[in-house]
Amino acid sequence: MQIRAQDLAQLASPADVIFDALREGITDGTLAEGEVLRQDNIARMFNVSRIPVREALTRLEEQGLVTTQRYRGAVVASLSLDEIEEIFEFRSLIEPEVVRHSVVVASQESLDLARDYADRFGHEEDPKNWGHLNRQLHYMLYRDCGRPYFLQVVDSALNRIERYQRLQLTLTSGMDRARREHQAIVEACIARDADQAAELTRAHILGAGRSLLDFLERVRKG
Amino acid sequence: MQIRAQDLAQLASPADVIFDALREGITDGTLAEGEVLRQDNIARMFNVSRIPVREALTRLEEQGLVTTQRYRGAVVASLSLDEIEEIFEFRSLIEPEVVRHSVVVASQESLDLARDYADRFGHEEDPKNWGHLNRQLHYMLYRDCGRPYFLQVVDSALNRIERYQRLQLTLTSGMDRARREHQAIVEACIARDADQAAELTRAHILGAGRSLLDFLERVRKG
DNA sequence: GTATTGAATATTGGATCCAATTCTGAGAGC
DNA sequence: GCTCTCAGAATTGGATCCAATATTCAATAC
Repeated sequence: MQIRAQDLAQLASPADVIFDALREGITDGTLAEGEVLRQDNIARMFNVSRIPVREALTRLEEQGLVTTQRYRGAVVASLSLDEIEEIFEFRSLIEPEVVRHSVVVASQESLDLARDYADRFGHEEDPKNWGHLNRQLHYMLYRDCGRPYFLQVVDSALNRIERYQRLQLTLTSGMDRARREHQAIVEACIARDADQAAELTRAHILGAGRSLLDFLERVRKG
Repeated sequence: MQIRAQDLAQLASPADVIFDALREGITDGTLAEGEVLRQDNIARMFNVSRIPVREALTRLEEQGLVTTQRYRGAVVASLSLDEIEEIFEFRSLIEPEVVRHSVVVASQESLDLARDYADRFGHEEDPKNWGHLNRQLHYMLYRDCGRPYFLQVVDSALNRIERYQRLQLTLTSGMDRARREHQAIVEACIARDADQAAELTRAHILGAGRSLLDFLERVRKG
């Protein structure tokens, strides 16, 4: 029997590559909200026809990262303050439970990595990386929870607000606070204190959401 | 200015129609789990080319209702017992909060309709309709919560397990119990008792999940 | 000068064709 | 009889072409 590479690792299709690239651009803010995504432009950028581009856009729309109108194309989705608030409320319900379940069974490796990320947090130079670092840190605290569906749903929610959340991290106050809270959460996890870790996670999310919304209200209103 | 129909109601594309039809078939159990969905067959059924079919399948995969492998086609997704359990756990976190927020502001119309559905529940003839009735009832209790994202996420979760949940409703004990619990939830909502409604909803979901899993374990194991 | 029309252009969506991969089954080898 | 091989069939994925719709902008009407 012949060894087929795709049996070991599903080969990435052009549509996958394009999907990942666009998602990255949307979550890290490279693509501005409301920006129109022209199938032709994207296709040329990746040296493919529009077919895989369409597939990528379809998937992005299903994920809520772009909105499309028939015959009018896709634009990078933008969230109202209410929608952002709702997603933080959602996270504040789910992520504490994820942490609670993780803490009990978390591997030493996950905890070590979480501590590393928490230490590096705030000492990173490039603000471009803060969003990534934040995501990786949270992922380390979540990944052992044994609930793939929860992780997937949280991931999807994070994708929607990451572009906004990084705005808040840019504020030094937001960054300081996030670093302190991350440290505390990691401590609780290392101490295997599930209730404490869950409650700190809840407070962290609600606090970050509140401060982000305050900031956005100032920016958008006056 | 000319009146354009699509300004008033976004015209349904072939891909929308196919997506809805397949989703319906998957959630109501018409399409068996693991069944292969051939692009050509579906295209012929709807008298279109495979292009809109591909779009529908892409969206269904993003929703978790089908799984696809490159060059090997799409099959109706099937859930392990663990995955089903996880979705019930997820619902038990989200839906009580949705009800809690709805109860405070629910319109009289929503409450009346909820009561109607609860009364009809169990007196419907055709088991095919039970799933629909269940969904409609819950939707009436949820729709005024002012949280579109929550509703969307709950809807997605319900789509994944509806095909299994209807199995449980088929058991007379499951049906009786669901009817009683629905009545109680509706009563609490009409009384505007948010805490009570939320707690009853939580218990209802966990109970239904437990009884469904017991049933499935008996069926699947021995 | 401003609003309106309509033709030209641009863009998306669907059909068809072609390429890449998987599946199937008949036949060879043992 | 059983397994392996490989050629043909079936299927999916991508490219290209065409149709449907939206957008733009110059020309016209007022």
